[in-house]
This record gives sequence, structure tokens and C-alpha cells, in this order.
Amino acid sequence: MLTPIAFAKVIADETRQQIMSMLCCQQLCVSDIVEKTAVSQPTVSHHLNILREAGLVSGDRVGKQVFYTLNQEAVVSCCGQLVQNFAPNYINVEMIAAPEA
Amino acid sequence: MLTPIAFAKVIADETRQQIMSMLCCQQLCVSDIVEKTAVSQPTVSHHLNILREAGLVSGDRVGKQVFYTLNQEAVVSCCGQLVQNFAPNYINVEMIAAPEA
DNA sequence: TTATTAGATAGACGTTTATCAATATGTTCA
DNA sequence: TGAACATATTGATAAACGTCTATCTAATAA
Repeated sequence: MLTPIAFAKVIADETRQQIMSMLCCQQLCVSDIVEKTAVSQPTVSHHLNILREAGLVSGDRVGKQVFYTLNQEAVVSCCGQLVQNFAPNYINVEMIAAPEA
Repeated sequence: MLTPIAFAKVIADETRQQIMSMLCCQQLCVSDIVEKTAVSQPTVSHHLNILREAGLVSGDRVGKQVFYTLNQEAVVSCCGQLVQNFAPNYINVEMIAAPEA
């Protein structure tokens, strides 16, 4: 699993957080993401690669396109570890509860 | 309050996370922190300044020394916002519960 | 006031990183 | 097979950042 430092470095970029937001509750292919950002296609691919290697997004190829989606569970897990490390007085098992159906 | 990007950038450094860990449940002065890290005193001061400007630590001067401590509440707040942004399906109000007495 | 100690600030240096243009890879379709 | 399209990779460049040494400021004590 991602260390707190690795997680922080991955999300410490505006473009990546922007991409994470748009992949949060929907699948998008690279060109869709490019349209919604102010950066070039190679830059988007670069950021998707960083996010994918961190396990925060996953991509499924469908024909010529690759559809990416955010792994919300990984985000919760990493945030939980941050709280555990830096706010142990606030730790609460409910934090990592399963999502509502 | 700190944006998710500002928060991520602040915690995206190993030395700063190290400092945050040691200030988590105790007050330490700068020289104490310097002893516990592998970096110089000016570097520690630099990181403390970044953490203080972000509201993640606060310092109290006592004579010649300045004692720093971590603001756990701010950490919880920022982590909560990350979950809210990037894992809305997992959001849970319990996460920002008050610490146990 | 002067010396000493704790911490902060300034400036320089090397590394990392985000970005782009150009090109390569991979997939579909004619 | 070859053309067209979607995405990934490469190489270069500029900005941001972490670290250090040197120095400055602030507070106590002789």
C-alpha cells in the first residue's frame, strides 16, 4: 500500500487533483480528460501514469480508447492512514466504513 | 482553511512528515526537533515555517525557546475534505468526530 | 552592556518535477 | 496492407523545492 509520503506527493499537484475529481464518479477516456484540462495530451498521460502506478486510478482499454476511473477505496485508505499518523486522538473506525449502497 | 492542494503540498515532504509525527502528541522546541532529524537547524526552521503558515503547527515562545505542537484538528479537517472530494461514496460524518476524552 | 544561546532569515546550489513538441506504439477500419 | 485515430513515450526546458552555510535577531545571564 501507498506510504503517506508517496500518497501526498501524488496528490500534491493541481492537474492531478483535477483529474482525480473528474474521475471520481465516472469513467473517462484520455481525450475526454484532455478536453477538460488546460494541459496537453502527453501531460495528461503523464499524470495518469503517476496516478495509476500509485493505485489511485485504473484504466481499461476499450478499442482505441482507455477509460480511467478513480479508486475511491485507495483514497480513503490513504487518508485514514494520515489521520492515524497525525491525528491519533481523532481516529475513528467509522472513517473507513464501506460506502452506502 | 487550507485547500486540498495546499495541504498536500505541505505534507508531501519526508522531513515535514517526520516533524509532524514527533509533534503529534507532544510539544518540542526547535533544537529537540533538530536532534531527532538528519537535517540542519535552518532546514528545520524552514519546514516549521511552512507548517506554521499552513496552520498545521503552532509555536509558543518560552524564553529563548519556541515550543511547537501539531494541530491535529487541522489534519483531520484537511483529510476529511480530501475524502469528501475524492471518495464521496465513503463520506461519513463520524470521521470528523471530536477526540475521545 | 556584553557574551551566550535559541531560533529565524538570506542567498546559493543541486535535484526534482511539470510541461511541451515530437515521435512511437497500438487499435480499428477500409 | 495502409490510413486514421487514441494513447504512451522520449527528450528538452524552465520553475519549484529542499538543503546547506553564513548571518541576523531575540532573549537570558553575567
